[in-house]
Amino acid sequence: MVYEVVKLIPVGKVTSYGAIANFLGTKGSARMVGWAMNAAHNLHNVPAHRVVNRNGLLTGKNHFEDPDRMQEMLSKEGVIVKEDQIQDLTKYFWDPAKELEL
DNA sequence: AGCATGACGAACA
DNA sequence: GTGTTCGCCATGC
Repeated sequence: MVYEVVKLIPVGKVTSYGAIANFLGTKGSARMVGWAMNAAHNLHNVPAHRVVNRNGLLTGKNHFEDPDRMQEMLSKEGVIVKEDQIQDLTKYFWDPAKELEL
């Protein structure tokens, strides 16, 4: 489920573990989403770099093969990242439970 | 079964 | 805005 949602994240946007958890119904269990991502990040079809924590911090960059690439990819997709932190997070934030409900 | 840990989040001081 | 604590629940020892 997690993978499916993450794959739906539009380019240039990001979401949070909590948002995904909420969308999946496992709200409150954001850690489970992160845990799922840990197993998913290896799958090339899952843009885990677009998933950050609530603070817009690239907490999971450390788990990528190349941490620096996460920020690079985001920047390349139009998301401004500074010091491992997304700038104007609210502007790039994409909540599946909200966007997909439309 | 119990204890510690983790890509998190929210509440509280 | 920052630091701490608790809840969450799957995993590993």
